[in-house]
Amino acid sequence: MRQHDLSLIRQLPLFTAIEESHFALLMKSALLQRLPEGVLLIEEGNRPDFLYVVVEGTVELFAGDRYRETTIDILSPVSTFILAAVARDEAYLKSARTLTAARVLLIPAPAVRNMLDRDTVFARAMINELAARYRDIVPKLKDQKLRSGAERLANWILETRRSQGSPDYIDLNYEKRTIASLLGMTPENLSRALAQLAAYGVVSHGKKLQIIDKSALETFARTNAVGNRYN
Amino acid sequence: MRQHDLSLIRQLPLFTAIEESHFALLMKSALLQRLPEGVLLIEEGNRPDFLYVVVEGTVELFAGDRYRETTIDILSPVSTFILAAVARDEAYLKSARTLTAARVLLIPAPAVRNMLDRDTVFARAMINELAARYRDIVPKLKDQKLRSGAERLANWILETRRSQGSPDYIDLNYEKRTIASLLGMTPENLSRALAQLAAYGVVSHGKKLQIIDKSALETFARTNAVGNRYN
DNA sequence: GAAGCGCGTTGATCTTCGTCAATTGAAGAC
DNA sequence: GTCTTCAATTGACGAAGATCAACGCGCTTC
Repeated sequence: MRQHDLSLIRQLPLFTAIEESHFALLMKSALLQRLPEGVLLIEEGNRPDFLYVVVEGTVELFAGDRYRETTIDILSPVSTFILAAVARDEAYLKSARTLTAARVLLIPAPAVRNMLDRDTVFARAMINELAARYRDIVPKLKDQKLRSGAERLANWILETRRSQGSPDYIDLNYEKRTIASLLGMTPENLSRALAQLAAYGVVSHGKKLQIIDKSALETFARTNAVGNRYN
Repeated sequence: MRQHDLSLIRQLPLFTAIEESHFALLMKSALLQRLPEGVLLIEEGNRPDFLYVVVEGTVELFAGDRYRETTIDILSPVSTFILAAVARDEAYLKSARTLTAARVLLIPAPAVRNMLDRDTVFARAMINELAARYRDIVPKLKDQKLRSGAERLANWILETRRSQGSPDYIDLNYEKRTIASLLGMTPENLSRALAQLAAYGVVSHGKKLQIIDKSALETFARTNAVGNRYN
């Protein structure tokens, strides 16, 4: 593994404060895999063998059966995933696949659990991380239960705008169908919702969206009411 | 606080393995409150002062604004809540109110965080607990995104049946409107969904439901999760 | 017992969303 | 350049769900 990758991983909240020797120990047993697009990394229901870290590319977490499926989250570098399953050594609740070609680090689950018992700093970081994950998902549940599809989209646009930093444009980094699945709607309805948001200053330019009137969009989105967190 | 209550709390996964002196320390700074029905314990957006434990009665976790609101969870004794906000010292994402008269234990949040840093066993238990909470909520999100109202109800009935232990009947311990909100539907649609489930062996008797044909109900719950409208 | 109150149910209607089909548009293969 | 392929869009329709209104029923209150 490259030194560059190691230092990126080291900067993750989960690892940043632990002892160098402990970090080295975890990394020693880890595997770095280079994967093409569309590879199934994790299958719902299986037992967790590894803690995963996306080092490069994007990974989609999804759930469902072969008739219906929904996107739970889209992960960009550098982030860990399936912490909860690894911590409890219980079956995955979600599946994961590469959305693009990617490099993924696999840390053996027993090594992680072992370290949790031995390293208090690591344990504390894990608590923060699990709590953060929990706090990511609660707004999503609220979103689904309280808002319409168009409202979810409006909030997602505003949230994405904030995380991407540019005030007037956002990049749709993924296929619209994936975004639709993330937002809990069909691609057709995402299209219609986007058309609807034109009245509130959202203009579609291919894989970019232009935000002409942020405050109008915010009014429509009712951001304050529910809160948001897709990024 | 009564000795009986203390031993109940002590048996919670979060506290069962920690040193007696540490447990005593946490309990020493805790307050036991006796509350009537309908009291707001926690308001979304505020900073967490306490870790809560329901000792007696039931507590509802909910979210939303004054126009729309939804039930996230209903807690029975003995269980902790708002772990994640306390662990990270960040604003509550949900509100909480008593659904019945209740007794609730309040453990000062700083004492909890302090103990997390000092007691590895407690930290490990917190990891397990946070992971469990996360794993509780993921299926709820999947439920909302993948299933219809009637399917959610069917699955909720089966789940409740399992947790209550009696094979033929389940008790609706709460108002139907609360159950509707938990399932993400209106009271009217809950009524209709129940009527719909009569065809699968679910008979309504006031605050009890009779389950005549468990396997038929399971078939409905699972079959529809597969979305086979072609059969 | 009568009246009032609130929950639950039922019916009618409207909105939102999903589904199916047809078409457009953009990117890659040759 | 054209052809192929697949995502995205658009329209038409049907299903699921929300809303509004009316009513029944059990419970409390007087």
